[in-house]
Amino acid sequence: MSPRKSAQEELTKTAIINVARELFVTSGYPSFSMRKLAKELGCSHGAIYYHFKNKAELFYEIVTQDFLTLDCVLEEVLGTQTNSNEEKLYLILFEYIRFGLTNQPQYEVMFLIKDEEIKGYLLEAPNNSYLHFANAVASLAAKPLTPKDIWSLFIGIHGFVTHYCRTETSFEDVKQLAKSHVEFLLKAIK
Amino acid sequence: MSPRKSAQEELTKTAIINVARELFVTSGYPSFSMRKLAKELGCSHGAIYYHFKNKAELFYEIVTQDFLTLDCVLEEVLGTQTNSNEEKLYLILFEYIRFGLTNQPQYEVMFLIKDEEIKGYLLEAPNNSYLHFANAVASLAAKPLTPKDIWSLFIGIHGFVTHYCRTETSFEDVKQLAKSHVEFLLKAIK
DNA sequence: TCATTAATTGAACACTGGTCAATTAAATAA
DNA sequence: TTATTTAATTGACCAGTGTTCAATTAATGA
Repeated sequence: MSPRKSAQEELTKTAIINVARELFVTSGYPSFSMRKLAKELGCSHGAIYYHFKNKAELFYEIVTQDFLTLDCVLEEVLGTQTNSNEEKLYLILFEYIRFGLTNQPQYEVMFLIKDEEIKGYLLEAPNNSYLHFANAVASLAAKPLTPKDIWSLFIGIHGFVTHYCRTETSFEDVKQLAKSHVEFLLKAIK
Repeated sequence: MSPRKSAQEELTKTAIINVARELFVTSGYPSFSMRKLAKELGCSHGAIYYHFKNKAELFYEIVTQDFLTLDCVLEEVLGTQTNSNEEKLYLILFEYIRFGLTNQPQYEVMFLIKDEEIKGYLLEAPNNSYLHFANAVASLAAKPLTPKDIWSLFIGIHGFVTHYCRTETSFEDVKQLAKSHVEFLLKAIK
């Protein structure tokens, strides 16, 4: 009945992203749908497709922010004062787990999802994210580490996050376990 | 036009499971649908619901077989002659990875899927499977291990399988990497 | 004022899992 | 053998999904 809204209430990419983000973070990826998002935005579902090619592109743009956040987490740890490099290395792994478990829906899309369309968009992002991680780890280790060692460290914490994402456990609930898991992994490079 | 087929071509639970299994193992969980399965079986999709309450129950019955297989893998390793317990422990972790990556669609449903309905059916199975694993590991370790240590070992290999499931990498392609990852994890309990 | 452009709508398409009344073959009882 | 009951199957139907697109209309520029 009324195609095209008045100028003030026109959709913008960022408005869509913000509401989508809110919806997806609070109720998870599986329950998210373009129609629910449209309802939340007060527009028709078709309108969203004027601003985003498809669902995958929308999620790519949402999650791009989270890759930046993850980089910041890493950078922040590198910037903090610690008693030793060993402690800093510990913190990197620990804070990675914290990030994963306090941002479970995002972590899922960033590193877990099998959806081919979404993986198509996320080609470099997870890789770049890993490279940052690997560089940080390499720079802090007491002994020189092989690339395989660093990869094993990553896979080790990735496994932790993955498992507790699946069971939707909060970070607080496994904080102590995370601590000992990180300590476990670090024993391997002692 | 012809409800109820002649006796010879009546559906059976096992026939459905077998075809479903084939379909799901070859083309993966996301592409699986009850309607495609019905087409493959040469029946209507409604008929399947006479034999299984829903999709989750069907998958539960499929994957129950795989939990048995995984138990067998473990039992087989425990039964083989090795030079040392250390080698046997190595084999347990390595063969777990092999199982996961040569049965990726199944591993996904067994340990990765977030679908609440499926998780409802798989309450004890993954847990029991882990207990077997944990007992085996505990019995083989040189030093006594804490439950946390065993859990970290599991989470460590789980992370490996998870990652290469997502990228749909074959076991053969990461066999060497799996070897070094297991060696890495075992260093932590040396 | 009027043509052009940009943004929105909602019907439509091809899917999904799931339900259920109607139908009919097979099994059982008379 | 015939009638009746039971078991298995069908396919229309429901509510939902992502996606497309002709039609519509507000805003913009000439």
